[in-house]
Amino acid sequence: MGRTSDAKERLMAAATELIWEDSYGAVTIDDICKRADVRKGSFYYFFPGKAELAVAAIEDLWVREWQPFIARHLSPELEPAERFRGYLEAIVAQQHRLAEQRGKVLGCPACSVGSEVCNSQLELRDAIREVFAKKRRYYESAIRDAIAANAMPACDPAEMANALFGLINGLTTQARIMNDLAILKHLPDLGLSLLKLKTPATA
Amino acid sequence: MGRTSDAKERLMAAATELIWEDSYGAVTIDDICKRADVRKGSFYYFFPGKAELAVAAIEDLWVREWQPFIARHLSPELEPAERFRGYLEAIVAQQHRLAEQRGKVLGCPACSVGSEVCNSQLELRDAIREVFAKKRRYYESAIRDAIAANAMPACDPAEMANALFGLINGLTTQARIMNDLAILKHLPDLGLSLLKLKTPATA
DNA sequence: TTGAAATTAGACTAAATAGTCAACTATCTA
DNA sequence: TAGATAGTTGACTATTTAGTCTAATTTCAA
Repeated sequence: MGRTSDAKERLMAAATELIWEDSYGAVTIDDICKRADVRKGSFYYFFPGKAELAVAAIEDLWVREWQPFIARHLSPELEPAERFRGYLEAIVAQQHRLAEQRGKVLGCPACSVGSEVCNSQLELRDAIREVFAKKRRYYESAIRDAIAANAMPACDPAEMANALFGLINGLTTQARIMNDLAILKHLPDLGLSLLKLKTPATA
Repeated sequence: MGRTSDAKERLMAAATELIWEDSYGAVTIDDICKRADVRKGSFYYFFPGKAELAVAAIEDLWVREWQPFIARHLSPELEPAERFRGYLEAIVAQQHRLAEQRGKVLGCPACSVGSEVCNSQLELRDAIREVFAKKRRYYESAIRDAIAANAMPACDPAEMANALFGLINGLTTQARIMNDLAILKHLPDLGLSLLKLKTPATA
């Protein structure tokens, strides 16, 4: 049935690349089309506009990258301290990888774009809030596990998840703005310390 | 000599308001002129373009607001735990005040705008990096004092300043994106906990 | 009070950008 | 292999935006 195409995927990939590197507002539809090697008409065949493309791109990013990333690295198979350390180290490693590939520290696009558009592009903001909520729920669950295993002191898991999320995003954004990976060096230690996790040695 | 005017100040104030609420990219020169009640010709009489206005605005914000804010609230007159607690509480209170005034949680513009423009508006990025460096130096000094007073364990003050800064900015940005002040509620506790500050009770 | 300096006004140009559309092309199925 | 379906093309329009320019206006100081 009909002509086949991966133009939609190419557009999402191009939008992700460009917006992640620069910003939502600075990237035009023409830029995205050029990078994806797709003509204007095809763009509007697939998406009503830039905002809808961005929503699709971020939802895709969650499903194809971030969800699997969390599942792989915030692994319930490990004991709590190693679980969180592994995850935080994976974040740092991922920023290193991206920085090498792209020539600069990129940070987290959900955070950058979220902060940029939260008062003007409401549907995009909501898509980003969704992703944040999902991430926080993963953290919360891991924190609950750690408390249950007596690996950290009791606390409100939702609040602590939020704090951890804030620390990660804060340092990552710093690293982006300063274009300096060194800012992330101690993220794993700081994260564990924030959670008051007893490392195997401490326990 | 010659005609007098406060149009330059009105332009900076308008730019700060608009960009803080929305974003750098979403605000046009026409928007700023309209809000400031200044005509195009006058805009270009004072500034070569939006980027230069933004640089002037952020430098002004540092000198007139943020510097005095830190000096007032991160006060060396207090003992370490109260010093940091007072500062963190002042940040939370300030976000509450702004949210009430403006109808939404605004976060820190240096952080939002910094993350937005760091790969395209290099002079603005540099102005923001300067502000960050200054803030971090204040934190670092306060941390050094706390260590000297035996109120917290020894650590690399620069690194810890960075972590604190990351936590503050991370939670503040979260609060902006979610438009939810509750996210900031535990910032003071989390900050002290990150620093491992002995509260008077603990000491 | 005059003239130089500082500021204002707003119409104008040029460029960038979003979005439209009708004709065209490829692919699958009956 | 016909024709229905899905996707492509690029020229076109309309709008927004940045930035320019000249003439007018206000202020101060000599």
